[in-house]
Amino acid sequence: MSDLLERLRGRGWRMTAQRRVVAEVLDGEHVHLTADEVHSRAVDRLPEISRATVYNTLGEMVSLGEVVEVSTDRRAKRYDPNAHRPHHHLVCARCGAIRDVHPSGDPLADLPADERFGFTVSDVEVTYRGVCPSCAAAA
Amino acid sequence: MSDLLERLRGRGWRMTAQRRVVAEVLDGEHVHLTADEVHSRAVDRLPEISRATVYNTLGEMVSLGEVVEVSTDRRAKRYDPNAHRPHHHLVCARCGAIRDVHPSGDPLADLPADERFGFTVSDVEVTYRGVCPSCAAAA
DNA sequence: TCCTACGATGGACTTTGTCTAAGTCAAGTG
DNA sequence: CACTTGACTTAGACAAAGTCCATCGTAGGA
Ligand SMILES: [Mn+2]
Ligand SMILES: [Mn+2]
Ligand SMILES: [Zn+2]
Ligand SMILES: [Zn+2]
Repeated sequence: MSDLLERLRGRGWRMTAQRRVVAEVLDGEHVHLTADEVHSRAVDRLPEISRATVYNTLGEMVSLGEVVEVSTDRRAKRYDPNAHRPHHHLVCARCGAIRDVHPSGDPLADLPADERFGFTVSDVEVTYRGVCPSCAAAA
Repeated sequence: MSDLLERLRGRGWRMTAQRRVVAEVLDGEHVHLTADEVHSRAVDRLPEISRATVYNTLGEMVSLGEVVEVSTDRRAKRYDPNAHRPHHHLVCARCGAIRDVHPSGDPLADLPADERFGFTVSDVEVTYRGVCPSCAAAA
């Protein structure tokens, strides 16, 4: 069953075949798919679904707070259904594998007042980079 | 005098008018220009310089370790001549202003072993977001 | 001064994403 | 159920950022 789909029900969200398929292919743990990856998986279930609809639907899920956008590289944005547990990301520099991580401590607290330049700082995004076990083994 | 240009001399770097102009317009403190911004400033001094050359030159400066790429949003990459002092970035969510910041503590140490999934973690990138003083005043 | 390998150029091409006009349909009403 | 309507979907044009390539030009050494 799609947990993401369940969360999207009962929010006045008009249900369509396209939206259901997008929610289903995006569901899971450590899932960080690009819009194109979502589209190609959606096409397997609903061949006529368009790219524009995938973009629109992902954008709405983000607006609803049920999906978060992740930008770990300079390529395509990735979409993450794990929206209710704040977390950061650990990325393999070789193969691009992405894991959700929960650092101890609050990175916001590590930014001293005299390094804030008068800004009201509200958010911080952390990306760890390294080499995953299988890439290390393959070296 | 261009500090960046000085650093680039004596590295076997073939000097051309184009490379000199790119190094000069990119020099300074808290400088985070896009390739297009570098190009349009370079054109003021050397009208026939091409986009491809600006991209090539910036890419080489990055390879030499004298410039770092910064990706604070999903728009264009930004180029930062402050390559010798490791730092992170504080970005205004309204106007895009970027400041170099130096958090206390090591964010790498905040990632427990049981959150590393067997990765060899070598690097971390932190982006703080907030509202700058002049945007707050304008609100 | 001459050579030549390296750098510069413009344009085609790719990737990622946005926008629009026109067609389709989910769901509330009676 | 049929009707209605505004929200949703679609294909394709368009745009921004960046890469690639064939060709031309030149920095700097012989
Ligand atoms: Mn995630
Ligand atoms: Mn910087
Ligand atoms: Zn890997
Ligand atoms: Zn601002």
